[in-house]
Amino acid sequence: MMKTHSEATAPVSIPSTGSASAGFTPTNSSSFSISWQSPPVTFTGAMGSPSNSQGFGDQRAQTIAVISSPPRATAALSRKVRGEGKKCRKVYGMENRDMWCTACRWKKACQRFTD
DNA sequence: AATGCCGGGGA
DNA sequence: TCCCCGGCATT
Repeated sequence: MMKTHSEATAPVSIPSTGSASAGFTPTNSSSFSISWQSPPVTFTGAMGSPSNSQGFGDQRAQTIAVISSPPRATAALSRKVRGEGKKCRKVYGMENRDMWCTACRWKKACQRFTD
């Protein structure tokens, strides 16, 4: 029997134009904190406009809101369920079951993130 | 509802 | 042996 598997998405998929792993210059004023760990990192922000001359009396460059899509509002209480254990299933998702560890695939004790 | 896993089952 | 789901425990 054929398994309805969608083999397509490669394991490595870092959407970054021009490579440069680090890409983002750390020595930037606006430090971005990639904390919302989520498989599809959807960044919807406007970056660029480096030159900003022109004397600005008092312009408050308030935080560059880089909201993407944080389903977890309460950070401290993000833990969806079962406080411990971010195993293949939660990390990859059911849509990518092909990437889980063998154990998780067969619903056994995870062997990758044995926490 | 969802994850995580044992037990049990199919090819 | 390799592969997976039912159902339970847990949150």
